[in-house]
Amino acid sequence: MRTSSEEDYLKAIYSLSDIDNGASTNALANHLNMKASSITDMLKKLSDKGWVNYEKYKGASLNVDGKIIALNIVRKHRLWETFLVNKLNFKWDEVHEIAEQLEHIKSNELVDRLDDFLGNPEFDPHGDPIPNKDHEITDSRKRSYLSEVEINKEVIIIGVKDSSAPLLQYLEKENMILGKHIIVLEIHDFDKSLRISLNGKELNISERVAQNVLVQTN
Amino acid sequence: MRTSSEEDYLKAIYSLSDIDNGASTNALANHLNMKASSITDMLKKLSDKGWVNYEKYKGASLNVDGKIIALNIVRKHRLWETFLVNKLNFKWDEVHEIAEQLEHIKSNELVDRLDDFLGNPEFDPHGDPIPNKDHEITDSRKRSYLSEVEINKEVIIIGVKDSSAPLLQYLEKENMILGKHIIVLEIHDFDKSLRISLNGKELNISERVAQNVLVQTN
DNA sequence: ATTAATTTTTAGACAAAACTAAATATTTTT
DNA sequence: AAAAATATTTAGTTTTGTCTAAAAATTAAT
Repeated sequence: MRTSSEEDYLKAIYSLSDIDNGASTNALANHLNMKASSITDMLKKLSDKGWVNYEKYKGASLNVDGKIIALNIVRKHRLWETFLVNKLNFKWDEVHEIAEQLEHIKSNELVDRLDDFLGNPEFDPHGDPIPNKDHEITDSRKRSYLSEVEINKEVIIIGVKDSSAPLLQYLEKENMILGKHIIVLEIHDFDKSLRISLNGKELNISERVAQNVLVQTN
Repeated sequence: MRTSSEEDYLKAIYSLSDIDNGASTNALANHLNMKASSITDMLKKLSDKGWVNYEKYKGASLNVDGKIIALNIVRKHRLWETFLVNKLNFKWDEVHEIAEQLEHIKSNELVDRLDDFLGNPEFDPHGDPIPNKDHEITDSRKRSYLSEVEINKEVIIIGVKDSSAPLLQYLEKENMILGKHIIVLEIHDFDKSLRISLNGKELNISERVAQNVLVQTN
């Protein structure tokens, strides 16, 4: 058996882990809004339970079992977000908190039926890929941040770096929603802000925003 | 703020309360599978929070605020059960446990949208009435247990006393499902078992089963 | 290569929600 | 109306998951 709290930690380690290295105690504390000492305690427990590789002063990484659990939580989170937006007509900036609760509901049958009910979606409302029943993410799209795209290349918005409501609301106001095509026309030297083309109109956005918008480049 | 545990207690008091009297400590302990001492502790807390009337050695009853919370949990439970059966094709004996979890998800917006999505159903898959947004149950059907119905009167199955899987599975096997019309033909003297007519066929059922089937008599 | 700054861990405390065992009330039976 | 049986409460313990403050280890800076 697993507690919701344990699941939160596993998910946090998953999302903070890079390709080769895990997550540090402080990074986790910051991400989960907890004190570092609490993190240390839990990492020991997760290590004892066989889900996490933990060595003192060296942070933590998921092992095979832990990664499966984390991907399962991510799968549930993204499926529920899709349900909330596609079926209950929530806006994309309103669903995160509710999905944070729903992701802890225990029932594999439920998740798989929900998946089918939604038509086995590949991506959630924020453009993030949804792991399948076998905990695999298959996303062959070449992705990069809008801030790093070359001039005059057409790209498509496929997601956001973080799904915080303020960013999502800003993007929606500017009509920078998933699926929109964008061309970066110019990057201004003094503040790295971008002039882009969207729907045939020109638009200025800050570097900060561009760093948070994911685009498909192929 | 409320914990899931507190909500479970409020719901238990609600379902154990009669028209005029509340629930006893032991009845609650039995219902919630806990020790009586745990119940006493929690009743004090719920009383402090202003949701429950509690007097030592006299059990507990819900006050106005507590009843609203309880009805809200019941509403969520029954709406989620309806979702699971009507949208995800679960069978009526498979949904209770999952709904026990889902009923604690916090978001009024979610509940009301779910209600609309389901078409504002009046009854859940077990025939229990679903409280509306204003925490009102409006069920004008005259109801009684099948064991108490007079001979030769046609009645309609509208629910079950408890939604345990074994009972539901038995009823399904005998095709005694919601909406079916029944006539009690005879009550056998020696064991109070019933001979009933269902779909033009005759069928024997035990007193125990009859005591658990709710029917509409008007 | 020390010193300073930062990160992480340890030790001990606390609240929530359960438990056991013993004490006290209440109810039922004789 | 006592005695017996049952129900309820009290007192003290446990587990989980968090915290603070202090100690120790690691990393960065001079």
